[in-house]
Order: sequence, then C-alpha cells, then structure tokens
Amino acid sequence: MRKVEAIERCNCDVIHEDVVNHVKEQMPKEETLYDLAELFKVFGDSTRIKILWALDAAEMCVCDIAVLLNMTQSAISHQLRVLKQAKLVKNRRDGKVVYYSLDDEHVRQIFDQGLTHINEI
Amino acid sequence: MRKVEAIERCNCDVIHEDVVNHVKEQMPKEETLYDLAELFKVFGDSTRIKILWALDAAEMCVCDIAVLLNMTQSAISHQLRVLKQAKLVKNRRDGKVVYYSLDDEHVRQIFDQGLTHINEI
DNA sequence: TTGTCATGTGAACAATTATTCATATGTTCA
DNA sequence: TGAACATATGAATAATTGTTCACATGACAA
Repeated sequence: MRKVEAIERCNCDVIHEDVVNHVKEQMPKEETLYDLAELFKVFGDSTRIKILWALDAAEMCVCDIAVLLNMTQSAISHQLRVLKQAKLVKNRRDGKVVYYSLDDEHVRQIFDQGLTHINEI
Repeated sequence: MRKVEAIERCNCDVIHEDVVNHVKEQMPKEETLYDLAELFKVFGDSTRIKILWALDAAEMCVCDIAVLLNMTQSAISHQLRVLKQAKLVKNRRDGKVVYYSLDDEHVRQIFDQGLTHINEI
C-alpha cells in the first residue's frame, strides 16, 4: 500500500533501489529534520542576522537595536520574539527598558561555518 | 541628513548612544550579512535539509531522491537547482542520468551545530 | 530519424512571512 | 493617580517562496 502511494506521488521509477533503501535507513527522524530546518529558517533573514551579530557584540535594548538598524521599534520587537522562541536570545527587564542578549554560545560558531562557506565560493 | 532619516524611521530615541556606536563599528559589511542570511535561507527548508542529508549518505540521481522523499521529480529538481546555486551540491552526467552529491564539507558541521542547539533546548 | 526516458524550467497558484499601523501593556516618576 | 516612555502585539498588507502543471531539453537506442 505504501509503495503504491509512493509510485503515484513520484512520476518516475526507482533507478537504484539499493541506494534508496540504504539512504532511507540512514535518515534521521522526520521531526528532527523539520526542527533543523525551522532553526535555520530563523537564521535565514538578514534583519535577524544583524540583530544576532549586534547582540554578539553587546547587550542592547530594543530601542538601540532599532536605531542601529534604522528600522521601526515594532519590526525589531517582532523579530526579537522569533529569536527568543528559537532560544537564541534572552532578555532581562530593568525598569522600563528590556535588554536583550545572546542565549546560545553556538551562534557565533554557526556564523563562522556559514562565513567559511561564503568565503570559499 | 543621515541622522534625521534615522530618527524619522525609528520612532524612538537612542538610549545608549555609546553602545550603538560601538556595535556599529563591530558590524560586518551589509553585503556579508545579507549573503549569510541567503545561505541560511537555503538550509531553512525541510525538503532541502532532507536532500542534503541524503546526499551526505550517498550520491543519488534526481529520480531516486524523488522516490526517497515521496515527492515529484519536478519539485526535487527545482530544489536541487537552489542547492547548486548555493554551491552546496554538484552534479555529474552519466548518459541520461544526472547524479548529485555534496559540494561542501561544511554541510555536516553546520548540521551538527544546529542539532547541538536543538538538543539543548 | 524517431521514440523513450531522465531531467530541467517557466508560469501559475498556494502558503508563508516580514513589516507596518494602531493600539495595548507595563513601568517610572511627578 | 495620571502622564510619559519603552516595549509588546494583533491585524492587515506586501513580498517572498515552495510546489504543481505542462512542456522543453538532452541523451540514448532502435
């Protein structure tokens, strides 16, 4: 039953069944791959990249980031929420001001890997 | 002139001007940050993550990947183009069949960093 | 050359997402 | 308490993007 669906879905025949079966065994759980894509999606926006880079240099409040990037406070606040949900950023409140900072020591390493790739092209 | 625009754009005042100026000096070129975001955008789709993971296990032709992921050949082909443009994947032709494989040894390291982050949450 | 097979691709559509606008929340200070 | 300020957020809009569909391309074999 499952095979029939696969053939209906994919409009071509399996050429190397052994390779496909071997790779299928190696693949991680669907959920893991989905989560990984979701994480990289967070990195896949230049505004968020800029925010992360800025916070890697210093703890900053929302307003400062907005001025730095020349964007509205609202836009920054929305993006900070995305970054916080991804556990990449944390915040603390000091009176009226909310300070944001990095919440993951891997951010810089992920950046470095990406930069290495870019520079090789 | 530039400052006036910034103030018009951002509806709040600079609170920590010294921090903003310091961070501004640390920021890489706009273009670099943009390219970095574009690269991560490529990783930010579960279909492409699956393809990369599969090709990390074995060289495969388009048709095999389509069967493996239970998707149309066309969808896979479109995504392979994106991956190739990002220099993450390369291909070779053998008769009618085109074989794809990884073109970057950092893919696995980038995956690992991402997985490490996910597993820590 | 003609038919078949594997892959590539343009256009259309559907779905997702970043930003804006208006307004709400929460804190401080007078 | 009420005004002022920093930040958060829901809804709407604009832009981007993944998939499908139909068809084109390129290679091989008869």
